[in-house]
Amino acid sequence: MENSYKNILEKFKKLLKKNELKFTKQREEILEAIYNSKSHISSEELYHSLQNPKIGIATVYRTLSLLESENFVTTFINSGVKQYELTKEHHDHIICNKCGKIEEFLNPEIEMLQEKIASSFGFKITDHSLQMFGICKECQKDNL
Amino acid sequence: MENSYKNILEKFKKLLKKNELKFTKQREEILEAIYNSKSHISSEELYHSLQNPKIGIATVYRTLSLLESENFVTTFINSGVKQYELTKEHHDHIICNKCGKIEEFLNPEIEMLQEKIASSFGFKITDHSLQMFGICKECQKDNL
DNA sequence: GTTCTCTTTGAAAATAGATGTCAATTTAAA
DNA sequence: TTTAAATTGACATCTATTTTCAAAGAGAAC
Ligand SMILES: [Mn+2]
Ligand SMILES: [Mn+2]
Ligand SMILES: [Zn+2]
Ligand SMILES: [Zn+2]
Repeated sequence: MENSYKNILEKFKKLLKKNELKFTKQREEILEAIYNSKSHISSEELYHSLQNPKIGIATVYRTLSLLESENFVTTFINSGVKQYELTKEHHDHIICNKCGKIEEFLNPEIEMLQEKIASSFGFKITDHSLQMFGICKECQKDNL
Repeated sequence: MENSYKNILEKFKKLLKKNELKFTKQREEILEAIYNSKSHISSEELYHSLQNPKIGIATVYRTLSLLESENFVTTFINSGVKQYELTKEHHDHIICNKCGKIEEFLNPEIEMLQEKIASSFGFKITDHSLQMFGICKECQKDNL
């Protein structure tokens, strides 16, 4: 199943049907906006990127919450602001404190070590959140 | 240097001197409250734990910010709420979604892998944040 | 296509956590 | 003690998000 917008839209419609929710132009446009962002986007940014300026911020939050609860989008928090992206394979983030650039990575060793640690405490892990903060290559040059 | 309150208080007084700040009963009481909490505490919880009810929430925030900027306390964010603790060796947290219990751990392998990942991206890491979420041993029993 | 009911929406108010403002109070150096 | 500068508490403000509710819209049943 490729990730064309058409496929995403179909999945979204199925999700709505499953939850006995209605397909509205607002919901579609919000989905489209998150698809088009092609990266990490906050609710506020998403709101401002909408073509139809009549769509309310509350509808944006409502739709994003729905998508998140259905695991259609995945989030993480950067300086107190939730960042959304279409759900794909699990990964973590490394963030530049200067320019805001975000790189993604997945390290199976870290993932395994986490499981090991959790079970050593008797915890059943449902989730984790790992972010690294620093200065990216470009911003290191810029500095002096 | 042991971690008795007396020692903590002396360190705090030195910190104030160094920054040309004044020693006030409010600042002392907030320090005492965080010391007494003996674990992770939010600003709101700390505020309500104060003996002197006249101390304002703004003073709590101001004092905590000062302590944090001086690396006297360390924080992490749990469900959007900053948690404070007296600074000790670096560690990460594993949090129970049911009862809120927080366990601490330090895994040198994970720490090293993070450095490795960062440098593979050309990043200079200043900080990281790792939390695992799940259900603790006790809460697993409680469930059925 | 029309009807009709239930859902969804946008605007505005409310909330939570945190920060800014400022006149009154307090600290501590002189 | 005097005094200038720092600190405080009350309150306003801010940001991100959620709630409220009357009006508009979706879509199943006709
Ligand atoms: Mn990502
Ligand atoms: Mn801790
Ligand atoms: Zn950068
Ligand atoms: Zn628990």
